Amino acid sequence: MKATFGEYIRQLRTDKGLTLTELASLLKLDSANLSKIENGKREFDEKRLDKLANAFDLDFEKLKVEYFGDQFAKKMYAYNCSSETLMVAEEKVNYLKSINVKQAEIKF
Amino acid sequence: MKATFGEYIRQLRTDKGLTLTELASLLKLDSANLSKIENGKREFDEKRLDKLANAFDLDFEKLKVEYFGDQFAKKMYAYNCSSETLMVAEEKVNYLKSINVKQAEIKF
DNA sequence: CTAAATTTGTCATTTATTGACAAGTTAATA
DNA sequence: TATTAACTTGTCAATAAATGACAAATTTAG
Repeated sequence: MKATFGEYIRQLRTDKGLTLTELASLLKLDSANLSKIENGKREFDEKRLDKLANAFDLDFEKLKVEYFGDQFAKKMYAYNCSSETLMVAEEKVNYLKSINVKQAEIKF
Repeated sequence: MKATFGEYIRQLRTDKGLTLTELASLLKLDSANLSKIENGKREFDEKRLDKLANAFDLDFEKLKVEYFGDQFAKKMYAYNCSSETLMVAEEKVNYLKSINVKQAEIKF
């Protein structure tokens, strides 16, 4: 899966023969805004990931990989970050786990 | 370098024998807020990365690696993302490069 | 004890994100 | 080509998040 998250949603939606309006309704969002999301002109809101998973019966862990992978990629692309950034990120995740940082409330 | 970005700044600052007030002044920010940043209670603002690089004569590319690596790690930790997220991110960066997506204005 | 350094709490302001809707374009088809 | 559903784009008020600022602790070093 190399597509952006917007392209990914569009693929899921059209594969299932849904219109923007239909999917937007499932996601509790305006069809015009869903269009922007699919076209990369708005971000998909974290808090709707669960609805998206339900709509297409997706594995939630895999969906998170797509979603956050997309976010990271956009940042890196926008700021021209070397791919070393990702290795450092991995180290730092392990570091955070090792010190068991108190963290913001998990949203899902 | 495994520390959080806040710890990293504190290390740089104390190594150079600067007080919070002194560094805060260089970064054009309140010392109380810098304290919070070092202690992971606030985010360091992207727009001050250049000032930080200047203050400590750091390589800007490496600083970005630290900064964004830290951001990604925090997200992954907070949302319990599998490390596959990072591989997907890499694929997606390459995808974005390949399609030469029009992007938000680069801030530095 | 004192003074400097640091931390914590709060809050108004600023900035960014979102929801909503109107108006426009495109695509399919009768 | 007229009609209609689907989609896109633009705008803006409302909401939410980030930031700056400052006062009031607390900690640290001498």
